[in-house]
Amino acid sequence: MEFHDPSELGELERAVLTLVWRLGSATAETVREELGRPLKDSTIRTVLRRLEEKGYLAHEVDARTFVYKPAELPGQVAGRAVQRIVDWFCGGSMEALLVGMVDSELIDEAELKRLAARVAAKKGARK
Amino acid sequence: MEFHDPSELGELERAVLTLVWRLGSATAETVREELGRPLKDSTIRTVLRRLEEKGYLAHEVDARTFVYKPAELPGQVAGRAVQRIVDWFCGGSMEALLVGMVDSELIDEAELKRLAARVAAKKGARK
DNA sequence: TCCATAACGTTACCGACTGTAACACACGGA
DNA sequence: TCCGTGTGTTACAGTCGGTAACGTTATGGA
Repeated sequence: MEFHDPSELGELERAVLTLVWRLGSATAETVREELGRPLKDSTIRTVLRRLEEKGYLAHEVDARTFVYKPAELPGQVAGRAVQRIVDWFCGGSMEALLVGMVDSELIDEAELKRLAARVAAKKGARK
Repeated sequence: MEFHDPSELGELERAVLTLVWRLGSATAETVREELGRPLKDSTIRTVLRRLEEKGYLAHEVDARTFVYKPAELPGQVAGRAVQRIVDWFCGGSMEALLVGMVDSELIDEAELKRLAARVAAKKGARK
């Protein structure tokens, strides 16, 4: 199974995907209402279908109506996106990435350490 | 100063940018040779110019020849890209990202903890 | 039974961006 | 002065996202 590159999503596609993630599941109509943009039904449906083709969403049919649900969790999609960035821009070195982020003051080193500890604790406990 | 979105770089642009990062600095000719693809000079120069327009490279003139150099460090570019991903797909929560990466087995939680410690040590010492 | 309506898919168009390159222009040395 | 070397300009085709009109199908009510 090959994955689609999430950085190639357009602005509207991202908005819709994020919305479905937030709602848990949604129909085209729900998406249109929640989105709060003056878009036609067919626009929304096209976007939903493209997101499904790209592997981000799946749908079930409920009495003739498509109910879309996430096919992947946000964290997983984000994780893959980050992996790609590391491969492209950091020679595959996650450490280089973390260093770069601290350098750019996108994250504090103490904060990073704390997060890592929390994640490790959470994961360790869950297994 | 506003930044360009590095995930919007094309495949060739990424290859050239990565190459310039690796070489430290390069002329169009150098890039063409090192790239090892059957591309014309003008193609390379167009790509270099676009990368400069987008803010990834800068150039100096050395006896009529453009010498391109990185305008930003790879880690910084990568860091921004990751920040964007966190904002888009993790609601701004870096922790959610890290959890997602561990979930997707893109990184091991123990490894993450070790890296965080190393980065913190490095940064702490440097200041 | 038959149609209106609701939902869906198909097709399309425009603009933006990338890959790729031909061509024109400038300048310094032989 | 003329050529080579290096640069900028312009262009064109392909792909993708935003947007949507229009055609199709099925279901429930008159």
